[in-house]
Amino acid sequence: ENIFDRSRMAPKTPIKNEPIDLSKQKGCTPERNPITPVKIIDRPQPDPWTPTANLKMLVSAASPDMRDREKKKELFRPIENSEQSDTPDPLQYDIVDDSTVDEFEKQRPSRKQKSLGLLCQKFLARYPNYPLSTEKTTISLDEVASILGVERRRIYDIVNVLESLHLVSRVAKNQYCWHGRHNLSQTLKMLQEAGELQYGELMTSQHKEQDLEYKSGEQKKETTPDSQDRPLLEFSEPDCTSASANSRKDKSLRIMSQKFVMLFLVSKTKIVTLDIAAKILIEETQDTVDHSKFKTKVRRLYDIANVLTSLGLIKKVHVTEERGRKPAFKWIGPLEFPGKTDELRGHSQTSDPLPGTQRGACAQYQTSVTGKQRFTRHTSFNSAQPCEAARRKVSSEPNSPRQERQACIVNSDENCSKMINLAAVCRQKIEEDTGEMILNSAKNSNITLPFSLLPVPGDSDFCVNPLPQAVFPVVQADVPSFSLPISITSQASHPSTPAASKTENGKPTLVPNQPFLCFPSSSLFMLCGGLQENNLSETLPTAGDVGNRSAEAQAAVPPAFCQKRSFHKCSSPSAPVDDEEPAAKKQTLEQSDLPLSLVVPKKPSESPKAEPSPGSGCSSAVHLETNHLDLASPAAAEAANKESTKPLDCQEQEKQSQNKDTDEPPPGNEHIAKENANQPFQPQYLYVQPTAGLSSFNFLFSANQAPGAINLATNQLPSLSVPCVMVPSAALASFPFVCSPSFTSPLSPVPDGSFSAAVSTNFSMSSLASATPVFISTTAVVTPKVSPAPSVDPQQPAHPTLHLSPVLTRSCSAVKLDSPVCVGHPVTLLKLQQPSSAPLTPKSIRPAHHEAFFKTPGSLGDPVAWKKNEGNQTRNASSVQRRLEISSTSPD
DNA sequence: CACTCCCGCCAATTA
DNA sequence: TAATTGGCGGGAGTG
Repeated sequence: ENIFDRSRMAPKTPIKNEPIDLSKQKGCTPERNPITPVKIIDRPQPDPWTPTANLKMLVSAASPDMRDREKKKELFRPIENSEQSDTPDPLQYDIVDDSTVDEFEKQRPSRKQKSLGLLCQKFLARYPNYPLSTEKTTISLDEVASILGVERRRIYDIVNVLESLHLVSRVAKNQYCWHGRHNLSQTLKMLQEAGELQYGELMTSQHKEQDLEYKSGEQKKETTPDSQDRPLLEFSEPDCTSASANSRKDKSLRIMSQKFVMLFLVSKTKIVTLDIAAKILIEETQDTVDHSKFKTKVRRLYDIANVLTSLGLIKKVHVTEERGRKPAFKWIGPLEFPGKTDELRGHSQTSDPLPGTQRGACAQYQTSVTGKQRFTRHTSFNSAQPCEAARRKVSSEPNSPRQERQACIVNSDENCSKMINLAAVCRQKIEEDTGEMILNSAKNSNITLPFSLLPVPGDSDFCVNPLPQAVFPVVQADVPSFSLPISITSQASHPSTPAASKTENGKPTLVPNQPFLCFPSSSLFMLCGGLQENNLSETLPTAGDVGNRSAEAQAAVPPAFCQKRSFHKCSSPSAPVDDEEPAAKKQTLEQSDLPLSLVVPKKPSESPKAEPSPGSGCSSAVHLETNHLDLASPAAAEAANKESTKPLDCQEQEKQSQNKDTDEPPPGNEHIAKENANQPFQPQYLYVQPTAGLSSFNFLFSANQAPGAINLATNQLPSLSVPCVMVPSAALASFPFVCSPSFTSPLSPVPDGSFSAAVSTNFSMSSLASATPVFISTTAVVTPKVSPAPSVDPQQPAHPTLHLSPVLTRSCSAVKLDSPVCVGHPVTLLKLQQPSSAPLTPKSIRPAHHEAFFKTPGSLGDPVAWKKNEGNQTRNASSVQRRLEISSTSPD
């Protein structure tokens, strides 16, 4: 009866009692104790207006059982009606109205009407998105359940998800506190950071796994740590406060929800398919992905997705993959978050202290970057989680098996499993379509993802997060074998002592600054300390000695790889460069906003640092690191593709140099390389976002430019001295670029300052054809190989540069540029799948796909090849060389 | 038939 | 011990 009333509901029943109503009403019952309110208690009080009150009252009055019964009876959706009547919220109504229309229907509510998503909307409608801080809204589960006419179980589903996002917190039994969205951005930010770490790592690990089984052991180690990190997710809770709530263990639903959200935040595409998410989320690692388990996971994900959808954070979409269409969800919530994480950071600062096996890894990565800040943040999370865990345990007293279990699982196991899954996924994805699956991209290019995410903010914060993740993964990704070592090295190195890590290879010169930054395509750029490449080469040798370890890895590792390496490289031999690198990075960052000119100038100067625009130094550094990572990862992915890169670099460089002159004009023809797979490893380039002013072109400047190259540039354009690569923005978009800040000696001829100006000038993009990417290398410009010159490096003369590595020749057809200076980093332009530039057929090449996913230029080349190349090239690089290759035709 | 995901049993945890 | 939470998966509704 009540139910029916609802529609009519007149305001009449003032009596209604129910606290529920009150609570529901926006107001909340501030006063209520955290203590679990008694459901029953409330009844007596009537609510004036809520028509539903009657219902509520009834419900409340009734014992739980009664409630249930009533609910059932009510089924008919009285709830909705009632609520509607009660609250002004429109959302709910729709259905209601309809239902009203047909009573029958009401009675027999369709499944949709009962959906969790709808229920969640109703639930949310009850509370203000941004409640006044002063007033605390408490939510009584019983009330809500009765009001909404659903079982309490369903409310748990909603509340758990909301709790994971900190929209609510558990205050006491049966009682939750409504926080609204005030902290949502912060929470998301945290999740993003955590996600980057976790998944980035995962990605890495995955790659490793994929790549090398043998490495697995190492990987696992890494992963493990990662996994531990995972707890991070939980971390937020502590912040949240409602400590009491914390006591509860982490429930899978909560954790799953956070992880799920993290996936979105980490993914470039912002789209996550359910199956991928399920795989990733399957706890505990294991490969044993029972089918049933998978199914269950998917069910849960639907539950979560429904709630998130109601929150307006995601929306359902379908991803069409090779196999067919898959259900997926797209993140439509905020992507950037104001940096509030500071708080967290503060907590986290302890990071160093944290032992972290897991963290350690992260930290190391981070540290390498310098991103203490970043690090800290991460750490904070980590630390926080542990704390929570501790708390929980404590609170629980004896212990809660579950808690432990969950915690453990979540943390480590899951991570591992996730990683595994991710790896699998990545593979699949790669195989499949690059574009579609975000996850894939994410997974595959874990690194990338983070970057992508990162780009936006540009804040230091932003930097921090991405870097670590990116870095690691990259390494691994790049070369499996290498990666391992790399990773290891990275880990080994202290986070705190980023430099150290670098040093490993070479000298620690720049410790703090990292050579490379990865930027998401959108934003931009990258940098690297390319010059150092030389160093790299040097390092390589060392590596050779060691052979095995990280050193080797580093050496082997393509530029992309190693940020660290780069650093090392830089530090070691040519150390000077290192400093530059950071600057470059910074520049790049800045550049993103700014037009190319900025970047260029700086580079030329060699001391990028100087350039640096104010500000972002730190962040830039971080980014750099990330970039490296990205690169690496992609590389790894490409590993399959492998090869391609090395030679290219040289060529590219040469081309670039050549092109430079032409660049300005629509370079396109000349240099256009459709595929741009750039893998600028060692050679470093600064990438300027197209947006900046360049119409659609992206510029890559090589940090490394060989002096000679510079000179070349000078020919026509003094400013140009800096080698650059221009790529169509579109192409780049997806790819991360790495730039090396430092140019070593490049430009003697031109004063630093001058360069900048000049450079900018040179580049005037006016002429540049939008479509075609142009590469300009100081040394040489690479011309697009539109024409098929597949395997060859035709262009290049014989510079030793080629030496190298067979770089991309492979199918990919990516064009590679070698910067002379570079240590041999070949830069591979990832294939741009852009249609326009066609010559290259990225498509043809599978690897290409991978590349695409990763988008990281670096990714393309095989690590090994790169390594080889690097070594060779670097030296060669000194001489100007350029190379373009169209991989598509002939792989090696 | 596949996708969704509601429903509610029942175990774990808490009070 | 009773109540609260929440994992889990059967199986129904939808398209």
